Formats: sequence, structure tokens, C-alpha cells
Amino acid sequence: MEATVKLEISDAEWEVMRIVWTLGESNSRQITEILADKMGWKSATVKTLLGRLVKKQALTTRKDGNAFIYTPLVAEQDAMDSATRALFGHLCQMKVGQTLADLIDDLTLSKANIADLQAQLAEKAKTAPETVACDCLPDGCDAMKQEA
Amino acid sequence: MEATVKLEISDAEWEVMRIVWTLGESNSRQITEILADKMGWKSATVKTLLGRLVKKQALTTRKDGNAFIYTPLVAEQDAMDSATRALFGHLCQMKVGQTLADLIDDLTLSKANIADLQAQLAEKAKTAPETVACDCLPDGCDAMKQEA
DNA sequence: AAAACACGATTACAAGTGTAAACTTTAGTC
DNA sequence: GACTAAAGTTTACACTTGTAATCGTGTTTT
Repeated sequence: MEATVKLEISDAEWEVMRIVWTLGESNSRQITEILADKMGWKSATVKTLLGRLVKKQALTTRKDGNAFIYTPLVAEQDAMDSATRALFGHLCQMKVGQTLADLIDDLTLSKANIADLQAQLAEKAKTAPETVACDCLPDGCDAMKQEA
Repeated sequence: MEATVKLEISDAEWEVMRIVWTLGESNSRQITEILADKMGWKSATVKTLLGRLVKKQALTTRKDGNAFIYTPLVAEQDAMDSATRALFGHLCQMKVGQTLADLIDDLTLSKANIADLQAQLAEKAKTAPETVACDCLPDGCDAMKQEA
């Protein structure tokens, strides 16, 4: 059982990672060009973020002349999955269904994505519970009265 | 068009909000009891968080003797929706479908939740695009080659 | 009324984040 | 080989967050 080190990628860092993930590998000049454009960041800012990501072991470097080539150490899908799981983990479990619905309403999904989800949901329905209780309070949310 | 003020609720603050949302209103003693138990927090910690949430206008107070009664100023579902939208907003759009699938795999959904989602997806399929492109790079992800 | 307790307000303090300037080293140019 | 441009490294600095201790004050208990 490998102790998966908890990796916290901040919002700004996430922007850098997306580029490296998509390109597979990249150097700071290229990343800076893209983010100067997209985010209005100075190259110093990108350098700071790259440095932090290397320290966090989200990226590795390989020397290339006077520069580095950065490569991801974590898979994008893994990072996305743990970010979403972390978020949904502290939402009220009773309301995640509605939240998911609201979210899906906002997202653009391909026909294939939708078909996959439909199949997945059909399968999941087989073992789904009738209801999901609120887990915000210790006693299972029945204590909806305050005693103040 | 009301300028919905961007409300950032931190992880620790979220724990407090869940209780107040669930109870409708509460006082610091009650909240402290629950969180001392659930999170191991001292009452001083809860007080700090309550103070910050009031300052952020996530909660209001009403005087009750020497104490305050705290009431939410933002609806839980709204807060959950904006948190999830914010997160999915900076994920690669091409990969949100898979991320959603991975997420759903992890969640507990009721039969009713699933039925609702299925209906929603059936409707959404009607206008869904064939594919969703990656939006991580300016040029739409075709530049998957690095020129370093 | 004095003492003990409870509540909110103020202060604390380290770590993480966003955003960068300044400095240092290295590589390529004339 | 001196100079310059570019890349990485160090330093900066305010704000947020997690996690409290302490303080002043009002309330409850004896």
C-alpha cells in the first residue's frame, strides 16, 4: 500500500500544470508565453510557480542547455479526480445529488460522455439506496431543532 | 443584474457553515460542541471562524442575551453550486466527462437522484456536441508538440 | 455581592498563495 | 574573451487560512 502523498495544487499552479499536462513537457519560456497571454502573468510569476511545483513534486526537470524541461509527475486525471473528490467530500451528502445535477447543467459534455454516464448510472441504480441522509450533524441530522 | 459578491468559504469555515445551514440557526456553544467532537477544535477556533464568516457576510447575527445567534446569509445549495462550478471551471474541458464519471463512481446517490440525473442526461444528449475540445492551450490543444 | 463562567473581540503566529523584483549564473554573440 | 540575453534562484510582501491564547465584559451561581 503506497502512501500517496497528498498533493495540493493551488489555483495559480493549476494553470501551469494544465499546460505541462497538455504538452507532455515544456520549458519555462513556452509556459510563460502562454500564461502571459492568458493570465497576464510576468515571467517571474511563472518561474515562482514552476519552482513551487517542482518542490511539491508535481513536476520534474531535465536539463536542456541553460534551461529546464519540465515534465509532470502526477497524471492530470488523478489530480482532477482527487480535487473533485476532496471537494465533494465536505459537502452535505444529502445534497450532492442536486449539486451534481446543477453542475451537469453547466458543463458541456459530448454525446459519448453522456452515453457513458448513462450506462454508469443505470448500473449504479441497481444498488442505490432509497435515500441518502444528511451527514452534517453528529446525530444524522435529526436534531434539526436548536435548543438555544 | 445583481453583482453577486464572490464569497470564498475556506475548508475550516465550511465545517461551521454546514452546521448552521443544517440547523437553520445556531449559537457558538452548540457549534463548538459539535466541532469539538467532530474536528477536535477548541472553542476559540470556532469563535475565530464564526467571526470571519460574519465579516465575509456568509452569516449574520442576532443578539440573544450575551450571545449571538448565527444565521446563514447564503443558501447552502448556492454555495455548493458555486464551489463545484469554480472547481470544474479550471479543469480541462475535454476531461470533465471522465472526471465526472470517476466522481460519480465514488458518490452515494439515491435511486431518486439517479433517476433525475438520467432524465437530465437524456435531455442534454439531444443538444450535445460530438466532442469537446481541450481548452488548456490558446490554440485549442492542437499544438501538442513542444518546440524547445 | 463575589466568584466563576461564558461569550465575543483582539492578538498571535506559522504556512500557503498570488504576484513579482532583484540577483546570479550560464550560454550564445560579436 | 567581453557582453548581453535568458533561465533559474533568492528575496519580498501582503493576504488568507488553520489553529489557538488571552483579554475584557457581561451573566450566572452561591
